Amino acid sequence: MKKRKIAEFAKFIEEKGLKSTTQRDDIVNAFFDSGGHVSIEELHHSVQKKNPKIGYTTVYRTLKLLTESGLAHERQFGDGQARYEPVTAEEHHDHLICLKCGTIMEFENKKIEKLQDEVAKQHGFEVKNHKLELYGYCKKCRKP
Amino acid sequence: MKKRKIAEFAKFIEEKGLKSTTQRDDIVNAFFDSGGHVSIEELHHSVQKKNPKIGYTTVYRTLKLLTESGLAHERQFGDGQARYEPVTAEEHHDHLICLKCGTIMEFENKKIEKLQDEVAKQHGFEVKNHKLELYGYCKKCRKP
DNA sequence: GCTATCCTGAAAACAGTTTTCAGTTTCATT
DNA sequence: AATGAAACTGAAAACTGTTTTCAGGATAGC
Repeated sequence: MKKRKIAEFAKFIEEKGLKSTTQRDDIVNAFFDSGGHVSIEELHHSVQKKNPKIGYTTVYRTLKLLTESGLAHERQFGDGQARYEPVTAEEHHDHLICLKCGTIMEFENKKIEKLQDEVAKQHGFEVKNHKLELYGYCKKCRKP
Repeated sequence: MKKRKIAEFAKFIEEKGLKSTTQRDDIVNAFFDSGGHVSIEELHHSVQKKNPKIGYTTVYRTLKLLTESGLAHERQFGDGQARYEPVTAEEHHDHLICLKCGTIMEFENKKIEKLQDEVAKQHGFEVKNHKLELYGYCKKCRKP
């Protein structure tokens, strides 16, 4: 899985006439090892364990490349910083976000997607993508 | 409609022991005259027609008060700045956002809401609020 | 009218992100 | 291997949207 992703990124870099560097490799590795929904700050922190010299700037730049390459998706949840998740070949998914512990869970619901398309149709709208986020309290954080 | 809202805001200000000022009045007026989904920048611009001395700071502060009072709702669409809409007594609504012309339309769909609740239930999640946005091209902007 | 309290606008501070710049690394070509 | 053009890196500066600070100004209860 991860190996294939990394190979895909290498291909993207090559086709764009860019260069392969250890910094990028380290960052991309850390990204695919992360659980998803990481912020730049978190990623920078975890990649520094491997290579303490890597700066924020390079993390930003590499995540931008990952996004361009289609291997990562940038998301804005309510907390004011961008978070990135690996793009899978699977279905589109949406998110449940815990207001207390910050956990982000994913879900997928075909019926909702279908209803969205209907709504769009009613408004003469052509949907390119969508965002559905449910904010609240997760199993662990809700009142007993 | 608007008159009642403005009276409600006056009441909120009074109950909080705050003071009534012409700047606040002008901003609140401009806000309720706007079509909704205004950014601070847009609001500042339109309120300046009435009172050119009003600064950004005061617009920010007044919108924060409007939000606290429950008369306005702050929203984050993808464009990096907060947008505000008047809160109506009506149902919760979601948004269709045109990627080309920036138009924001509202819609409401009970079935989707119900399905969301089901999804949450399945994950042991207690939903406090949600956000559903469909991005794409509106009737005017889509290819013919 | 006095006065405590709140308000205002400009400027400074802030957070997340992007750009700039000087020095370093990569890699196709010798 | 050595070269050199092009890309890359990290630190610092710049930028954007927003918040805080501060000194002077307005408000409202007495």
